[in-house]
Amino acid sequence: MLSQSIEDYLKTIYKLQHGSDASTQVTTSLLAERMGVTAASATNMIKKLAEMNLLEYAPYKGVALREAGEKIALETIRHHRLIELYLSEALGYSWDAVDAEAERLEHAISEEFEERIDRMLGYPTIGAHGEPIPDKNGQIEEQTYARLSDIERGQRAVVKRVSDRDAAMLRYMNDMGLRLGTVVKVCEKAPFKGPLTLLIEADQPQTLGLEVAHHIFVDPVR
Amino acid sequence: MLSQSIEDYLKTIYKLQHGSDASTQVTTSLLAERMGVTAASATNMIKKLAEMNLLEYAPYKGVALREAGEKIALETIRHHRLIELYLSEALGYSWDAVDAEAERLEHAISEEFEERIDRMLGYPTIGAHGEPIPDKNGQIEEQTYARLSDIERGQRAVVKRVSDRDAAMLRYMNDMGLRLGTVVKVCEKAPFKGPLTLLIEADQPQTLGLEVAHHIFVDPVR
DNA sequence: TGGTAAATTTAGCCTTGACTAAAATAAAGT
DNA sequence: ACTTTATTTTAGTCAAGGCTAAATTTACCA
Repeated sequence: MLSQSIEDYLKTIYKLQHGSDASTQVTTSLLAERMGVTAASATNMIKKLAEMNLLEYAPYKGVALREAGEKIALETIRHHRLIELYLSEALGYSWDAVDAEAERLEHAISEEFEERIDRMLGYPTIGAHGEPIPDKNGQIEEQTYARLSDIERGQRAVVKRVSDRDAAMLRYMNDMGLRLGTVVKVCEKAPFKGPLTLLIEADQPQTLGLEVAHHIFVDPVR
Repeated sequence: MLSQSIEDYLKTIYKLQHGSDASTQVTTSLLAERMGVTAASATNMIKKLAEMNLLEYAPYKGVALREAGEKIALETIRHHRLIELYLSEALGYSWDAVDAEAERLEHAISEEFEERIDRMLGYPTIGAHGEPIPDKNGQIEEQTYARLSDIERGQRAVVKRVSDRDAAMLRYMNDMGLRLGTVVKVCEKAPFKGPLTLLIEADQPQTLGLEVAHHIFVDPVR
């Protein structure tokens, strides 16, 4: 059994390599920042993971997962996303509360638990925030969506995924009426990186800052 | 937040003080044996817990929980038993599988999780193996039942609680048809601490070793 | 191209919670 | 009461995974 810490590092590296904000090089400082540790601590762990053949390490350059490391990362991510969906569907958790809870539970559940909630949820492929859920074999279908902030004026789009990095932001989006599958229309886009005016379903138009719009992923309609 | 280890020690001490096999003195070696660590390790932790005012420590004599320590123990036990019941009721876990899973989950769940499963289960007071579940304030109603091994020949009794210490034993009891609430009748008791012959519900008579019968707690009928 | 700033690594330390081996204490029998 | 034995504690290690401070490497800019 691998430590919670190792699972977290591998998961974070995977997300940095493949996430919407994917970077060419996963650097020590980037990883450290995401993990909430100092760069020195990250270097230590990186060396350990390289030693275990879980990743490729080029000192001063960055890291990349090797196959074994990616496998573990995907298992961890699968746990996380299944748990999030379960909390949301079966226990009535709100959008913004599932991540923190899943963060701790993902390291504590057994394969049996994973299988039971997977079956109970009907073998889902999309998580609570629209993320793809890796299957039991570590297969994952990374999708690429447009950011709401990049949608043209007058265009309509379906909300497909939201970033789960900031609980307060999720709460804000939820309060605005945004859900997965919600259809939005961009009415206005203020110049100089200003806010956009949004029509959510048949509601009143609302303004939304670009920062938030940047974290909402959509599929343009027609 | 207290460490997982501390919660486990306190829980184990509580159970040694109040369990069916309650001992006057909770000694270092007894605690060490139950925790699966060496006596030296137990001494270390005991000193630390005494330092934190979570227990009373008389060197070479033993330990007893102080109020703050008991509170934490009961919270941990509450988590454990609620999770066990939830796994059993909501996820279809078998009698013998819930303990191991709960052992890890009990340290990972939030208050919100606790409350949600508590509500979902209808605020239960009896756990999956018949144990009392402490309430949110740490109130617990310890019951005292007879052991099946002490029941007289010809007497009938209702299974009220089983020991959850040994998963294999639980599986065995389950396979025999024993459940909480099952009515059994002691048909025979072989002499010299021999096995007893049992009639479970309206089934065929079966023999049961005293060791197992010792871990089944019952309420005699009439 | 050299010099400085930023990023990264190294070195050394800390805490937690285990361990073994040795020392100290308590208990029990003659 | 003294000795033997069992239990408990002390002393010293170890591995994980953090940290700070110092040294090193890389990168960029004049």
